[in-house]
Amino acid sequence: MTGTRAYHHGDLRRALLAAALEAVGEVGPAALSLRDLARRAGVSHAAPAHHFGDKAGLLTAIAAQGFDLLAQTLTEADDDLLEAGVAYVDFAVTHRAYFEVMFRPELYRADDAELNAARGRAGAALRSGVAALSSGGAPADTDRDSLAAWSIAHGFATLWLAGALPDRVGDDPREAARAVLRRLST
Amino acid sequence: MTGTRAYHHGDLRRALLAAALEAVGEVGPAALSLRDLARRAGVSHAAPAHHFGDKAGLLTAIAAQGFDLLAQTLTEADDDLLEAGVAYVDFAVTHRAYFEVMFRPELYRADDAELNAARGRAGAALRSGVAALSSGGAPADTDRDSLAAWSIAHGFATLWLAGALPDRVGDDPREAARAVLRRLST
DNA sequence: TGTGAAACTTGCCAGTGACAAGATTGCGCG
DNA sequence: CGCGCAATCTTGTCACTGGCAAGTTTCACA
Repeated sequence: MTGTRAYHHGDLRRALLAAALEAVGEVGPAALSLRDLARRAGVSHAAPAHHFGDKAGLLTAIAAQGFDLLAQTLTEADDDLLEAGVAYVDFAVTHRAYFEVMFRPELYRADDAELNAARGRAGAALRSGVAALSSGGAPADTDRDSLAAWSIAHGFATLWLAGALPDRVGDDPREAARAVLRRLST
Repeated sequence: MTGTRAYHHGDLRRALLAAALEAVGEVGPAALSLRDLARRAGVSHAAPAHHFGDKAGLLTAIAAQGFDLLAQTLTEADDDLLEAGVAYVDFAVTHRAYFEVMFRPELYRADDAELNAARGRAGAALRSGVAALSSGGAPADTDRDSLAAWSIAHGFATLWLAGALPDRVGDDPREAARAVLRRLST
C-alpha cells in the first residue's frame, strides 16, 4: 500500500525491514538502533527516518507484517484447534522477531490502521478455529474457549522464548506445545 | 544479603529500586534511564553504578525481588490451583513493573545466584499447587499439568498487560482470569 | 529539457550508559 | 582520641543514540 519505489538504493524500505528483523533477533526490539540499520543497509544515519518517520514507525510496520503473517498461519490450520495452537507456538519460535515486536505495543503505534486490520484478521482466524471445534459437541462458550486457547498457546510460546521453561520440556517446541495444549481438549 | 548501609544519602540503594519500579511502570523496563533514577533520588548521574554496576545489575535486583514476591504470593494460595492461577494474574497486574522485568531475561543477568534461588522457589510453589490438586483424583502427569497451568495463567496475564485482549473481557482481571482458568479444571 | 518532488546526506543537539579519577564521609582499630 | 582506609558519592569525559533541519542528488513527468 505504501508502495515505495526503488530510487537510489534500490529498495531501501524493504532492506531496512529485513535488517531490522535481523537486528531484533540479535538484540531484541527495544535495543534496536536505527543508525545500526542504516549502516547495515549502507546508507546514511538519517535515511530510515524518511521511510518510517521514527523508530516507532519502523516497529509499527514490523508488527503489522507480523500480524498479517500470523493470520495466514492460523487460517491454514483453521479446522484443527490443537494444530492451530501448535502453529501459533511454532510461529512465535520461527518468527521470533515478529512475535516479540507484535506484543510490545508500547514500542509502536497501536492505533495504526493497517496494523489493526491485520490484528483483526488474526483474531478472527483464532476465533473461527475455536468455533469450528465446538460446533459438534455440547454448546460451548466460544468467547471463553478462544480466550483460554489463546492464553495457553501464548503463554507457552512466551515462556519458551523467555527461556523460562525447565530443561525437561526438551528442545522441540512443537512437540512440547502439543503435549501441553492437549490438556485443554480433555 | 548485600546489606548496604545508610551513608550519605540515607538508603540510596533502596531509593533507587523504588524509583526504578516507578519508572518501569511509566515507560517500561527497556526505556529505563539510570540518569533519570539518579535525578529522582537527588544524586549524581554516576551514583547508581556504584550500587548496581550497570543497568543490567539494577534490573537483576528487581527481577530477583519480583520472583521472591511471586513465590510468596503463590505459596499463600497453595492449596487451590484455580486461586493460585488467579493470584498469578493478579500479581502480574498489581506488580506490573516486577512482572515485566522478570520475564525479559535479555535485560538482566540470568545467571545471578540470588535471582535463580528466588526463581526456583516460585517454580516449586507452582508445582506443589498442581501436585496437591491431582493427589485426590486420577493419576496425573504433574509435569504436564503444571506446565499447562503456568502457560494459561502466564498467557492470560501477558495478553492482559499488552492490552491485546478484546474489550468484552471487562476490566476486572481477577474475574476474567477465573473464568478462563476454570476451563482447565473441567 | 527542465522543474518539482521524492530520496537521501550532512550537520547538529540533547540525552544516555559506561568509565576514570577525584572528593567526602564515617567506621574500625590502634 | 584520632588516624587510616574503604565505602559512598561527584565531576568530567567519551562514544553512541534518536530526532530535527537544511542541503544535495536523482528520478518522473510534462
